[in-house]
Amino acid sequence: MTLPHPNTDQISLPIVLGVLGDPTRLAIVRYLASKEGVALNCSQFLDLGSKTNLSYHLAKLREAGVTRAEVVGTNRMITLRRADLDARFPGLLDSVIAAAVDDPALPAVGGHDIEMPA
Amino acid sequence: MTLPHPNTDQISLPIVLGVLGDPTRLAIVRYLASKEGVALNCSQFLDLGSKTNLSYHLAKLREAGVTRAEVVGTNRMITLRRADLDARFPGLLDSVIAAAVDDPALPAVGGHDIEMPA
DNA sequence: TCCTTAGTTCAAAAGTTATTGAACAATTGG
DNA sequence: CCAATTGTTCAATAACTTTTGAACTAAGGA
Repeated sequence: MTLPHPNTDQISLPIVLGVLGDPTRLAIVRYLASKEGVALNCSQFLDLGSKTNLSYHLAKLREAGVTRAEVVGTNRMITLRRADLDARFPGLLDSVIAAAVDDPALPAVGGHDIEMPA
Repeated sequence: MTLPHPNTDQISLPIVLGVLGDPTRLAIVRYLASKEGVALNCSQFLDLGSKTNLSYHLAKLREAGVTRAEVVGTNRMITLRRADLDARFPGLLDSVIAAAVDDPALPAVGGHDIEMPA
């Protein structure tokens, strides 16, 4: 089972900007950027909204081509499509993330790391 | 009579991105960027919509801090707030404009330059 | 002064997006 | 198999955005 993603050349500038024009989604992207290389599951973002609501926002990000969601068991591992976005819109993601990092108005994702049993 | 504009430090990242996430407004910004230095009045954009609708979109851009509108007689002279945006969100406007320039899906502003009487 | 040009405002309608809860599916572990 | 975990889907609602036309204001020119 794989989820639908646009190809790189199908990623649309106004759609990406519109999707990023929401504080919850910008907070998701900022957090993904801060954990680059690590695949996060949806539960990581529960600080930002209900499970249902996150499913909605994460679907928007995925359908816009901003994130990739890989199905691993019952989890969806979420990553930023950084290389694809850089290829399509050079510099855009970097400047958005740099600005988002400095934005105190964005909601924060608490550092709820997965606990390894001791 | 002056119109309300946010100060540079009041410009919000999600609001700017949201405002740019609309093909009509992105086309306005792209056209303003292509005529940088020139102040354009609203009628320049009539290819993109009705007078009323443009008034709405131009107000959104102005209220978000993307453009500046100066009242000159019965005209509003519109410019991009490039320096302010560069200061607040370095690189963002450049990358958005570069991507918009290459976007064939955006509506075009016909080159309706003001005719000087012969 | 009267007419035109430029643009705004208002209210209504249409369309879109966000949020919610309940029900569902799929995988994993016991 | 059973229960728990992870996340989706659906339908309803609430909230916002876009578009429209008619009425309006303000400045400028004849």
